[in-house]
Amino acid sequence: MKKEKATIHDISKSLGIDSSTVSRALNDSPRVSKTTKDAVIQKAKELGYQKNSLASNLRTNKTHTIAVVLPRISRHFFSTVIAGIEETAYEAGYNVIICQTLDILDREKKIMSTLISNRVDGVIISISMETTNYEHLEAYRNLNNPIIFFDRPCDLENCTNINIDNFHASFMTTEHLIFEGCKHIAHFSGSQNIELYRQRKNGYLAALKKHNIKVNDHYIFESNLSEEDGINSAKKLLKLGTVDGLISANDTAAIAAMQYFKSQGIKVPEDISVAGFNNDPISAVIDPSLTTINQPAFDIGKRASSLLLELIESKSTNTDTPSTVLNSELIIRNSSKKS
Amino acid sequence: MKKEKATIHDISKSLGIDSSTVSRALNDSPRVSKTTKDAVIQKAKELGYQKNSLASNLRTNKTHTIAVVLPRISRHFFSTVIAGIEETAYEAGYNVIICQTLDILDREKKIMSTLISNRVDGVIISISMETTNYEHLEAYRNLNNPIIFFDRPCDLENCTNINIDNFHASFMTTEHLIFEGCKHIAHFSGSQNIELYRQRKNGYLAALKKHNIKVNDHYIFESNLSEEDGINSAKKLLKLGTVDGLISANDTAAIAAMQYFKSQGIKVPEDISVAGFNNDPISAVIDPSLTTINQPAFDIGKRASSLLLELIESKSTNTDTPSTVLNSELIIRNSSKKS
DNA sequence: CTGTTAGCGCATTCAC
DNA sequence: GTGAATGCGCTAACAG
Repeated sequence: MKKEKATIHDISKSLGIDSSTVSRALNDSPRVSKTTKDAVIQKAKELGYQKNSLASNLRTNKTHTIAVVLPRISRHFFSTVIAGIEETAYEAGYNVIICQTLDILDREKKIMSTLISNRVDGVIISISMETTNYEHLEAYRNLNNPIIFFDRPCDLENCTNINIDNFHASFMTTEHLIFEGCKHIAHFSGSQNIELYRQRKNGYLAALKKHNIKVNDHYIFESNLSEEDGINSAKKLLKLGTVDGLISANDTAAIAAMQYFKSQGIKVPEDISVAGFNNDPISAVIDPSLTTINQPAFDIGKRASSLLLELIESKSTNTDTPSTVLNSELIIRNSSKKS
Repeated sequence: MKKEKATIHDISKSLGIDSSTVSRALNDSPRVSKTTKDAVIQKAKELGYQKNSLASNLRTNKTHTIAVVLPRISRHFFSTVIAGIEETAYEAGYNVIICQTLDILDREKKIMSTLISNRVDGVIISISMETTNYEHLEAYRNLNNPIIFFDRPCDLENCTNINIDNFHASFMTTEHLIFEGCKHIAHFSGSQNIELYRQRKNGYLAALKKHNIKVNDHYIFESNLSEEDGINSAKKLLKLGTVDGLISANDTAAIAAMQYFKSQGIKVPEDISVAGFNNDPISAVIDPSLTTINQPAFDIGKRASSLLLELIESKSTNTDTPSTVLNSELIIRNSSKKS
């Protein structure tokens, strides 16, 4: 029972009316009588009609589709962002296309190219690690399509970036441990060449300062995100003897350290309180008692999505004035260097 | 510098040739002179031309796009399958669309509907847990579109299912421990109402039998995939005293057990060798020494993808005779109950 | 409220 | 080797 795809013409013919009326009826136009509308919908069901979006989109020059471009969906942070994006987008009647760059610039370029070809209405992107040249992204923008960056910031002029406020998040986490009574709090950081780790470290430092806790440089370990490094840091940390708290800027090191603590008979969180950034759900699996910052990845997605949709919908009417929002959780900013 | 999207007509006009020639040139038709071809390509670059796939797809009735429909991308098994699918598809010049059902039937239905509307050439799907009625999937098939099932099997007549051979995989894992010298191997199983866990248990039993190891029912624990359950099983297991190996049919229980072992000063894998199914990368994080079956999720993706593409490409010429493949790693079968 | 007409951008038949 | 004409399925402007 293989059917051929039905078109509005099939409906119009078998109903003795014009196809344009059918089109209007299907789109619930107010200028169609209830009776014909019902008849059309009935017939459509009967014939198993499914609108050909290709034709519709071609005609209206709108796909109601946005794309999310990111390194890889297997990272929890990203799949959570996607969930947020999808929720907002679906509510607004938009489809979401997910594209993985695998952090390969070449793939990112190809992806942008096919997104242009497929005329998606907008793009939300976390650029690949290899991306230093923005031509392929500007090509998209120059075609008058909105694009929003998240996670990895873009330093193009006049573009919208969305991220969590790492400084504030780290500040709050550190304060959390202080409120719990920790006096000697260590910090696992990452490379200080990366803004994210600088911000988290600064948040840690600021919280200590606020509560008049002296900063001890021996308490700060710059880890390279590997497990061995985490274990090494943990060993050094234990030699200090006095530490009762740990703020980790990265999960991997924190997890490795926690395991090491346990293997040494040290209880987490009783002997040492550990808190960190929950980029990854593994931490929760390993130790449900681990205090984690609820990194609002989902909110990033929702915010990015609603902002993008706003830009898309306003495109036809307004001039380009992307809104700029700032709050304690998320940073949304328009960098405007040269413009 | 907002440009308007260029069309083949823009190229044809500024070159003084017909748009049909431009179209042919762009598609590298053999019936176009090298010189005009070069001129066209040159001009296309100059104008920043990007083919409008909507129009092209509408005309050719082909989108070169396949869809993957699955519960959620955050599960490692699924994202790995996707990676396999994408690799094969991209090589063949196909795009891949990823759709999450979140295990909600309603979303699955909506997704299938928009996939029909968008005329994707084929679908690879792991059906939602709520899916017992297949109407929305048959609707897609009846429109003469190929669809391939993986992970969760579909018991529709005459459809293609792809999965790993759980029996064989479990058999091999168990044998692996036997070869390593284990004499008393326990088994963490799952609900025997689920075929997957029955198969894994049977593989375990068969391996024991082959090597003349007596089956001991006390060594078999039916866990419910929770962590507590895993820990409870681990406790019972340790009371047995003699166990030196463990085959786990599920990760969660295995991980919980391993942690418990360690907390009791028992070394994994020295005192007890643990092997299990690696649905989830967590196991590797917790204990890199854990022996895991390399569940060929990636291969499932590749296989599903190439099979689907085969069906798509043959659709125009052949009659429907989906190929059936069987090997030790993957099961690919066409269930043909009623047909 | 409904029909007529036209065209979105492209690929393909048929001429020459 | 190239041009002219046609239509994929749909929507929108213009009548009436």
